[in-house]
Amino acid sequence: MREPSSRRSVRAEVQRGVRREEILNAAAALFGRRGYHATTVADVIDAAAISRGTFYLYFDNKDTLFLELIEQFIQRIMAVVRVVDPTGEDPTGKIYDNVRRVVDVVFDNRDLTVMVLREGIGLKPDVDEKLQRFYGFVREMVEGALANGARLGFIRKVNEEIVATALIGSIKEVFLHHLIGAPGDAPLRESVAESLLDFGLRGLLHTARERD
Amino acid sequence: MREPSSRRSVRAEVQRGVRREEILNAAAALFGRRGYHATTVADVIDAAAISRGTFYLYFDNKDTLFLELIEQFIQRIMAVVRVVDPTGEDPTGKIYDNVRRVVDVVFDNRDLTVMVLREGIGLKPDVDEKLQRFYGFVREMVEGALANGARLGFIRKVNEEIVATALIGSIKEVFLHHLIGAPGDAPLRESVAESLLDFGLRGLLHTARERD
Amino acid sequence: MREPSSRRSVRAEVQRGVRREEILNAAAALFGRRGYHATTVADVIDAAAISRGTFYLYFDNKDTLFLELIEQFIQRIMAVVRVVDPTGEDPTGKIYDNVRRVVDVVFDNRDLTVMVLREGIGLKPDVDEKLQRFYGFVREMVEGALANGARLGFIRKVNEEIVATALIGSIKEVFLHHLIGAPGDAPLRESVAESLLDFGLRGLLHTARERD
Amino acid sequence: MREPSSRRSVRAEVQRGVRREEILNAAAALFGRRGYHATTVADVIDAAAISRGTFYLYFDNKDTLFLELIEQFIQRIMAVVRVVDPTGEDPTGKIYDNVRRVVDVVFDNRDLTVMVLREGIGLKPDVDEKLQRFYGFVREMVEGALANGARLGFIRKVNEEIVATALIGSIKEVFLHHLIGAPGDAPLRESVAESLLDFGLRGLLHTARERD
DNA sequence: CATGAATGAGTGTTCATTCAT
DNA sequence: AATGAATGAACACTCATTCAT
Repeated sequence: MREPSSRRSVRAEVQRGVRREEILNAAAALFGRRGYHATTVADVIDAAAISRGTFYLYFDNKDTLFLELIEQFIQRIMAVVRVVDPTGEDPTGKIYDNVRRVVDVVFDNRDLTVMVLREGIGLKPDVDEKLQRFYGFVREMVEGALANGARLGFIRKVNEEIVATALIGSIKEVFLHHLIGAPGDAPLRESVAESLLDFGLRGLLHTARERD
Repeated sequence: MREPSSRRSVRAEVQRGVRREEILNAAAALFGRRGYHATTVADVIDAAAISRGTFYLYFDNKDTLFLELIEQFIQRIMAVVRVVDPTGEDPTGKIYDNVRRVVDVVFDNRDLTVMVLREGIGLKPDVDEKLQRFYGFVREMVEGALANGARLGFIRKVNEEIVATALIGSIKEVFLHHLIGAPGDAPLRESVAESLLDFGLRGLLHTARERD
Repeated sequence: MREPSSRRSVRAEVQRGVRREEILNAAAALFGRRGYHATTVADVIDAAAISRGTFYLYFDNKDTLFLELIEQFIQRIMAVVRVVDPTGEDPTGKIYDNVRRVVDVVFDNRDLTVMVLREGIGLKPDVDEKLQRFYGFVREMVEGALANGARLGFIRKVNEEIVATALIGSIKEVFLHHLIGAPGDAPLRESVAESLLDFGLRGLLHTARERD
Repeated sequence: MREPSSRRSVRAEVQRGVRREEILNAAAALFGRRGYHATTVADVIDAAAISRGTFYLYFDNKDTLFLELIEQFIQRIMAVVRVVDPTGEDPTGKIYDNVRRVVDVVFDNRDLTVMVLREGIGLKPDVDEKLQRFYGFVREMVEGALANGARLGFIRKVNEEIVATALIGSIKEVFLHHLIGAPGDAPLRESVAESLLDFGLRGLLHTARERD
């Protein structure tokens, strides 16, 4: 009559995971659209069609839920970024591939991305710290790449801190801008990736190649 | 009922203005550091060393105060930006002057700038709309400049919407990054202005001029 | 998500109704004794022995609660008043029955009645309007009855507007006066009903019948 | 050069009285229209065109001001009511004269009357007590008159407490009703006085005289 | 005397979190 | 495991009263 306990727990475990994911998705959409503070726990449980009590069965509190979403985003981005060896074959192409994959993650996780990009501060220290670490890591990677590239003669000598920050900022703003508008008239992922890279690498002025 | 001499009312008026400014400054610092939601009216009155009642003597409510700070920032920025005629004399220099003046406003109004740059969403509709209009205006200006520059041959043909967004994003991020750290080790204003402009105009790769 | 058996939800629903009624009763007593303004939400939750949050679980806000009490009173009165056909059988007896039933409702809902009779103005527009409409309706009914009675020869020709107002005022004052004192020494309901009707119909002077 | 101090203080005293009266009038209008609670000290000083400080120079506090207005009303009413000797000449006429004078006071002090009639409870104990005493006094007078009248055969035997209350209530309601509407279409003072008296004395039914 | 800026106790309301069922 | 009624700390805002000028 009773099914083996292990089977049951497996099914329960799966069920539990599914429900968690549903809550996370519902929350991401709300956090992205309205922001952390304007989104209440009541909103989340309504959107996820669960009860108040159930929410706290899956998450310790509102902050924990938010933090987990942030981590989810960071992991998905980190999973597709590969370190590029500037002395290797076609480094520019490899950088483009990176950008392209990040663009895909971003466009495949619109709510999550918007949520992360919009929320700036005023949240709990945990969250602040997590985001700081992520951006710090990204910045260091970019700064390192700039230094490397300069040393190897691929890249002009620039103020690495400032330019790395500028690069990051341009990427964030473009993502945010093209994720918020109606999905229909947004430019293709490729054109976003290309324009971003092109702008970052060549700037606005005419280059020698074009003049030729 | 009417004050006997205008001297007294003048002094009172001045006093009132001073108080208002003190509250605005205290609030800007708090809003910048902690964000709108994490800053309570209690925080503001503590920081400004006034009583609860006095706060509402100077501002209708928390939202109004915040909105006024946003407006203050927008006005100060708008006051120093001049339209550049690309066919006039030394347009690049004039653009640099603009950037330099904006950098000055930003560094002279650290709290205010941080506050505006950090706050993203979830505020009252009034505020959202005001910021939307400001950024919309800025974007249009930048897009127009790009189109103009391209037509006149100064600037490469680029996806104007994306690149304008990228430019704005790079500026915002650099400002934010260099305003938050300790004031001491921040790079000089000039180096911020130069690096930003240089990055935006010439990108990261070597240009023809340098190769020459 | 859905409750397994309806038994539980039925019990919960009943419980909820009981709680609501408790709050309403506690509030009516306070509003009646101290008036709307002098009664704080804190008073109500103390009297009902609930927490602040619970109060707002049952009522949108203080105004809504008050309005609901007013409506409750109006409905209970309206439920026992029957239109009297002056050409029917024993119209005076039917009027007396009406008065008697109203007296019962009033004495069975002391707090509620006192609350309604005392509150005059300075409340929210919703409440003002609701009361205006009720008294307007009552006045029209009374004026109509006077006009009818006069046309059919049962009643003297009087200034209908003034006399209808006087009638309503006498009823209100008598109710209020006899509801506020200690319940013990209050006159019997019947004597209130009889005296009111007798005064209204025959006035203070000796009538022909008595002289006969 | 200096005028005699007594002269000065006399003028000052008069000035002071005038100002007090202005404040009282302004306050009566506001209290009557909006009620005690909805009328703020700010409203009063605006209407009286004085400063906040000045208000507290003339009155201890808001309650005191209100209490004084109540007293003013009571005094003006008491000043015109004469005790009627039922064994004297034309007692009914004398009663009518009383009613007529009270009607005059009421219509000459609309704001004040409305204020007193509307405010029921929820004010400070001082005020409650003052009004209780006034109405208690009026009720006793009326009850005494009824008892007297009954003893002397002018008036039917009625439940004196109830009927006295009914009489008072009818008078209050008629005054209130005819003071609030537009002053233009209000019935003449005389018709109010006559209708009230007629209703109180003879009720609604036909009397012997009319049948004759 | 007159002023009005300053005060702070008090009020209604929200919302993340808990817990008995 | 699931529920949702209950909780209370926290918040924005009001307004009668005071007091330095």
